[in-house]
Amino acid sequence: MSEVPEVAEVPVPPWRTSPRSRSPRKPTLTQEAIVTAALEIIDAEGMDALSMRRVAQRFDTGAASLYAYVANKEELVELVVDRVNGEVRIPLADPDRWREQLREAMFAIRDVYAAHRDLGRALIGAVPIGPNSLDSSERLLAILRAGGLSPKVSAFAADLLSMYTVMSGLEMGGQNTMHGATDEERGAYYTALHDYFASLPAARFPTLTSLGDALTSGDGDERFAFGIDVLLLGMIAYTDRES
Amino acid sequence: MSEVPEVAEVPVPPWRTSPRSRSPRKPTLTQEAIVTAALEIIDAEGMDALSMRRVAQRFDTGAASLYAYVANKEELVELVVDRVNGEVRIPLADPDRWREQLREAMFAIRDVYAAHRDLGRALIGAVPIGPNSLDSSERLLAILRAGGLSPKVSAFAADLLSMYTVMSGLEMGGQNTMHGATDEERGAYYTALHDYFASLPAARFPTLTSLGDALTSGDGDERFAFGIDVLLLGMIAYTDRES
DNA sequence: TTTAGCTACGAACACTGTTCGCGTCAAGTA
DNA sequence: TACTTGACGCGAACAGTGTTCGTAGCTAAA
Repeated sequence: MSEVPEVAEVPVPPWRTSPRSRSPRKPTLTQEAIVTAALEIIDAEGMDALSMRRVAQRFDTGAASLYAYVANKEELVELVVDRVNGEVRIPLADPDRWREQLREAMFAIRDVYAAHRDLGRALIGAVPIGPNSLDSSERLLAILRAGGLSPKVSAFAADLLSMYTVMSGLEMGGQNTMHGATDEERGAYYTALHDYFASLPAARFPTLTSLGDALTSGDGDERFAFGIDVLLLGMIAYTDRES
Repeated sequence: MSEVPEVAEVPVPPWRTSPRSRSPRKPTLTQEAIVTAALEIIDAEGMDALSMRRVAQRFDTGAASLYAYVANKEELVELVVDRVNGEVRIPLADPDRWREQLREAMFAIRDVYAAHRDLGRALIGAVPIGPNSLDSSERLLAILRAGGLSPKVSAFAADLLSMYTVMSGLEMGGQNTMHGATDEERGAYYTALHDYFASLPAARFPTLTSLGDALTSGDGDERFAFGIDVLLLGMIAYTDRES
């Protein structure tokens, strides 16, 4: 690991004001290492915990040191997003299996974002243009085109699909971060929410109360699968109607 | 407006250390007034400009004064969201016109959020439970039920629809706020984005480059109408398949 | 008249992203 | 070998954030 030549170490003279030990354990400051550290913080504590000082702390230095490798926090987050998009595995388009492939792709994206807490928040109003993000877009669009969708419909649908997918992943992963820090707090929030809906006056909210448990039923997978089905069926019906 | 009894005013003795003139022009501090002020700031400069100090400034006071009427910033934003949800006009369900009504409802929601910059960001991981928000949910669900959708499908679909709608509104309204402060900066961003996609190597990104202008084509309304069509057709196909 | 309680709010705390300018160190040049 | 140059590192500072605390002032009840 160490790039310092291995020499027999000499004790640092105690009268040296700053030993500046340049310990080989301390990871060298690079953009890659900074992105890794940032992602680790997000995975451990969520987006709100990410700060330049926190990242710098991992390298035993101050926040100012990071700005030599990263223009600002926004760029750092963009780099993290692209790193994570590199984890997404989308299959190469096969016209005979495009429906299954689309499902696979959407689950792949969702799972990756669900695994990184509320990182999905970072791509709310953003267009990811990193290399890994572009690779994913390319493959997703290829699957849609393989399914016989027109260029315009493919482009529109890709937007719609990735928006829904990322939001679903964010909803899953964000549950570990939002609405309280501990599991207990979060459980209390959700039961309180459930009780609140149950306590609504039926006279003013007839539909809402008649639905009852249907509103909160279904886990993340079931709801996500529903969304995929609706979108897929919708896209197919739309293209059928178009021609 | 003033709740102080109307008495003939006496000049304030100049030896009073603090005249504390209690000018009637200065709006009285109430929760409603605070929410209004917060919304005005969001409308004028976006969510990032909203801070407790900025709100307090409008009442010629410090941020600490607000905490008597609002628990914290999170609650203030929730109140703003519910205020804005009160602007949404969703028609009462009519089984014969449910498709048109659903379109109307979705456009109503989107338009309202498009009119309030990036306020939509506030309901990313949140479940709006204010009275106005509940009224909107009630009416939206009633339309879906009137369309013959099952309770579970209605509940799932309502989630899916409102998510898509709010995000679309956010995309429209957020364009006035994100990617630069001035129109010029934002225009530069979008042309740079367009040029970047045009400059991608066709060997690595065959689909992406072959789509060309289709990726960036269509204004907000066209893309939103596409999404509505896909979702509507999908929901209908899903229910048909179910039975 | 005194007390109690409520509203208001300046000051402070612990943070944030970012910039400035100084120090240190390694490589290149004379 | 001595000197210079330039890149990197980073402490300190700036202007901002949400929130809490203690205290002042005023009003209404005792």
